Amino acid sequence: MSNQTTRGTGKDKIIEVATDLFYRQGYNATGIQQIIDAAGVSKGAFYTHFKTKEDLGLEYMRFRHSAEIGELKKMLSGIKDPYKKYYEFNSAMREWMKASEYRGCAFANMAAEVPDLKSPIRKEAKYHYEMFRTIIRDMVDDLIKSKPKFKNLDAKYVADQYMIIQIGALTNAEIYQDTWPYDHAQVAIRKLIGE
Amino acid sequence: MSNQTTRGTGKDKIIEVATDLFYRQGYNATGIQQIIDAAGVSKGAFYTHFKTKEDLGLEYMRFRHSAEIGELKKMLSGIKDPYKKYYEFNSAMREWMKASEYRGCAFANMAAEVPDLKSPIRKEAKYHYEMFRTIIRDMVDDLIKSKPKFKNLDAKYVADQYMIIQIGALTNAEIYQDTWPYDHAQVAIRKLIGE
DNA sequence: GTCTATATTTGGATAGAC
DNA sequence: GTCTATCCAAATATAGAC
Repeated sequence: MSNQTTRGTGKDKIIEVATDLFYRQGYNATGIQQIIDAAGVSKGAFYTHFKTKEDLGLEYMRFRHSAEIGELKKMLSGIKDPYKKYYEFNSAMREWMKASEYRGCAFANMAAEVPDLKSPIRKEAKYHYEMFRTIIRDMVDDLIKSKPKFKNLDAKYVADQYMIIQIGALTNAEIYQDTWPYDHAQVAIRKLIGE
Repeated sequence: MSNQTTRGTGKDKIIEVATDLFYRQGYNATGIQQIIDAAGVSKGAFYTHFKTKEDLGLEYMRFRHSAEIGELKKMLSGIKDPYKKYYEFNSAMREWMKASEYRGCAFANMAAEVPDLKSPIRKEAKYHYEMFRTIIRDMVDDLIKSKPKFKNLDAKYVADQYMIIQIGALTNAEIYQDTWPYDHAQVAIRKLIGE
């Protein structure tokens, strides 16, 4: 009887712990020592799995990327009406803020800690934003196709404006530690489609 | 003949250097050693002026706060027409992004690095946002008073939505290292006032 | 793959002379 | 107020045994 399952290996445990600590404490403020202590592995084991700390940082971003985008897609696929989707997206972001130990956007936070524009950390952050942007774009495309009254809207513009508002609400919610930015965002996204 | 002027003292030089390094490299990534090397002072001198690194971090934030708010007010006072002000605000933010070595919002970046909500760093960040918010609010108040067509707008809501859009554009501009978010923001703020 | 032990640098901060 | 010298803890990373 083997206890060798996919989960629970040293590497996975490290990523799990790092995903929590990097987000909550920040990337630079979290040392390898704390990560291996929390993961219950040795330093030697750590460096067999990850060449550098940056390697783990990238794994952290990929893990969160998959989790966030996955949740978002799942939420959207649960709503059929494009019109409802358009408004529920913002509500879901708001609820997510209330439910989680909120620390703002994990990717913007990483970008704030890693100034070097050529760093793979930066590329990963941009990649996440591009995916986020695409999801919103698809949502807006569906909305415009759904009703004749929206047919004169420019999908690309509406989508990017929607994204700007979401990121703005996210950042303000983090600074103020309050959900009011999402409530105000709700009004702003209404105006985007002339309602 | 004394060389004791207001500028150029050890303390001011440290703040000047730290303001540059904290913003460009990040707060946690910048060590005391690098700061005193760049400022040309000794470690002993540093700790006569600042009790801790956090003390200097707060001075940095206050310095940037005064500079940013000062520039913003100066720019706005140079425009008389409230309507023009409303649109020029966003343009000015865009130009500022293009002109400076852009690293996003200094205060959001600090918040990203300092998770402790009780930290004075956090309070300073929130304070800056409150000031930013007030400036926008005053601008929107003036706009609404200026023309009858705007009299049905709710100043508080429009102002907060304007702020959300600005912060969203700022963050996206940093991730993408591009000014397109400000161009799209321009359209969004137009819709805020029904144009 | 995992461990212990270690190397090396850097972190923030202090003591005491001038 | 400024300096040199020093303290100690923590940082990232490696070597080599099992």
